[in-house]
Amino acid sequence: MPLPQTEMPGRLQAHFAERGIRMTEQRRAILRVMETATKHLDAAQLLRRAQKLDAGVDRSTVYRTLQLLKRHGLIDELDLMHIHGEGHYYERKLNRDHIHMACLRCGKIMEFVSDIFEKLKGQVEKDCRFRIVVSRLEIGGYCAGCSK
Amino acid sequence: MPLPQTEMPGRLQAHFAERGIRMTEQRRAILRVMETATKHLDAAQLLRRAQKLDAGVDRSTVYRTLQLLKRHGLIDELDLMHIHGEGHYYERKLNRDHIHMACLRCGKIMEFVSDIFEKLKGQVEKDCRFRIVVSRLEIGGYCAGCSK
DNA sequence: AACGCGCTTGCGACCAGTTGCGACAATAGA
DNA sequence: TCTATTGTCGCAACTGGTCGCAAGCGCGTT
Repeated sequence: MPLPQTEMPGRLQAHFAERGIRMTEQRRAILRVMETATKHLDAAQLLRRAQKLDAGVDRSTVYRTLQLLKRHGLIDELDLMHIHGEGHYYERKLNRDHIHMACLRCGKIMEFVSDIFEKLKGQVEKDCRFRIVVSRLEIGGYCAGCSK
Repeated sequence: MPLPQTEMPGRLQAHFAERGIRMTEQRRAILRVMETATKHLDAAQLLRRAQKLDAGVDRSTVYRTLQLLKRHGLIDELDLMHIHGEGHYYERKLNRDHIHMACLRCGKIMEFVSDIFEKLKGQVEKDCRFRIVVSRLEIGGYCAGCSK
C-alpha cells in the first residue's frame, strides 16, 4: 500500500538533492527520523533518535538542520502554547496548513483543517498586500472532555 | 482626552486588586511598564525599564509576573516568527484578538483585525467542541514594499 | 583516483527562560 | 499595633537554543 505522496520516505532527502544542498551522514540521520516520525517531536527526542542512527550527531547540528528545514518550508515549528515547558515541536509540512489546539488541562493536542483558515489567509494577502510564506495558528483552551 | 477603556493606566493593577492578587513594589513597577508601553517589549527590555522604577527587580520576578499575566489572560505572548532570534515579546491584550504579520526581509511587524478570524474561532469552538481561552495567529512573509 | 575549495560539524561559551529554596514582606485577624 | 500565615522575592543552578571558531568532510574538477 503506497503512502500518500507527501509522506513518501525519502522525500526530504530528494528535496535536498534537487536544490543542491549538501548531504551528510548527520543530515541523513536527522532527515530519516523526521520522515518516519508519526507525532510531534521536540529537539531532544530528535537528537536521541538521530544518535541511534549516527552516534556522533551533536545537539547544535540538530538545531542547524531544523533551521535549514524551516527556511526551505519543509517543516513547521510549534510551541503548542508552551503547555509542556518552553520547548518547541517540529512536524513535516503537509499540503494543507492546519490549526493546532492544545488543551490546557489534559495536555491533548488536536489538529483541525478549515476552509475558513484558507479564506482568512487569502484576505490577509489581498487586504494587506502581504505575500505569505509561513503561518501558524495555535489555540489554547479546554477540550470537550475537560470543559465540563 | 481620555484613553480608550482598555488602555487606561492602572487597569492591570485594578485587575489584580479585583482578583485578590497580592500587590508588591516589584509587580507595581512591572505592571506600570506594561501599561505605558507603546510597542512589543521583550523580557530584557521589560526588566531594564522596571529596574528604573524599582532597582531591585530580578529577572526571575519579571518572568514569573509575565506568567501570572498570561494565566489571567491580561497579556499576549508572541514570538513574531523568531525574526529577531529566539526570544518572546509581550503586549497588553486588548478587546479584539489581532493577527501579527512579520516581514521576513525588513523585519517590520504589522497587525490586522479580521472578522473572518473571529468566524474561524467560532467554527473551532463549535465543530471541535473546544472552549478557546487564548489564540495566536502569526504569519511570516513579505510586506508590500519587500515583495517587489 | 586524488585534489582542493568551501560548506558543515563539534565544541565550548554564551543568551533566554525556569525552578527549588531559604529569607522576607503583604495582608488578615487579634 | 503586633503577630501569624502564606505568597513572593532573590539567588544560584539548570535546561533549551544559538554562535564563533578551528578541524573535517562532501563533492565537482581534473
